[in-house]
Amino acid sequence: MQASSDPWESVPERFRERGMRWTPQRRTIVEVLASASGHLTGPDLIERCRSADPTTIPSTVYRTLDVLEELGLVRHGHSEDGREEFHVAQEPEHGHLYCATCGGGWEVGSAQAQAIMAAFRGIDGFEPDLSHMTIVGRCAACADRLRARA
Amino acid sequence: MQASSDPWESVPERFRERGMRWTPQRRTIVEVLASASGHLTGPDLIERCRSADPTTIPSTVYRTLDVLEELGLVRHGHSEDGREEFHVAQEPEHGHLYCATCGGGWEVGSAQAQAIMAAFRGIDGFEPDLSHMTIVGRCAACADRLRARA
DNA sequence: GTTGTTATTGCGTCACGTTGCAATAGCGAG
DNA sequence: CTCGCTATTGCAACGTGACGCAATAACAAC
Repeated sequence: MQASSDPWESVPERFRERGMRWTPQRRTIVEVLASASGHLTGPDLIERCRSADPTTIPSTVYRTLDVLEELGLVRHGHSEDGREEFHVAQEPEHGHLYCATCGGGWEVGSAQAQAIMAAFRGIDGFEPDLSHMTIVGRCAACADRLRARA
Repeated sequence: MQASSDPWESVPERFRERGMRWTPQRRTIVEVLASASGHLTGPDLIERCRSADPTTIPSTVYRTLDVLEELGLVRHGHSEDGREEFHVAQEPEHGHLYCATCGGGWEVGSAQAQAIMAAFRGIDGFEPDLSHMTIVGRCAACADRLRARA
């Protein structure tokens, strides 16, 4: 609702500036994304688009996501099983953790993400994109339980 | 060739101890794995099995990999695009990095992996399995180039 | 060596994404 | 408003994996 700071505001112009076309299909997808929060999987997004426009075609959705990613409006990552998930790029940098033992998943906030990125930079100056991949491992509770058994 | 330390040595017995069966198909797959090094993708493995036994069926390979993982003989991870890759579990703990800008990929050794794991433990005591996921980001050279342009 | 139990196999089918290609339809020019 | 160029779409086919199920074949017991 805040006109000037809405990142979706001038999307049609952003497309046309780059010689790309603004189509009804893209409008549907962008509207769905603008009203979504958190993470969306491909099938999630397709289903939501289909309820807005039943003629939605999956490959069009995936191709549109690619161009939205080029424009910096969404980012994709991979969940613990390798499947894709998308989030709007305006969310602050954060990471995704998944416990392989209890199946729980959660996010690490921006401050903690900075600490982890600093550790990576220590090796060869690598700058990780923590939002791209879900890190699999064990949460503290499950790790403790495993140690207690041993 | 060193009889006592070859982890593949007593695989048939390990299967039977758990009420599982030792089949020709599994033998083929285990032989291929025993002679492989580094990472294998599913299709890689299937192709190698097929050259040993042309009747190899993909679903049998994937199911066998699942049970070998349960037995702790292989581990699977996901490459930067989410596809699976397998490696023999005896390799030391290591991580996989991928530069989204130049497309390069490489591994981080055990010592560096320890440092990164320590950073993760700092948040909620999480213990990451670095070998499970390829970390995507930018290598030092590409990060520098990007900073120079800006 | 036979037999019975049941773990595995082979195969068909489905889900998630990607890609090639001909037909469609934005959009800038006149 | 019409035309033409070409970015996009819709569709079909493909690749990687997962899954259900009936038929097969390990393996233990006799």
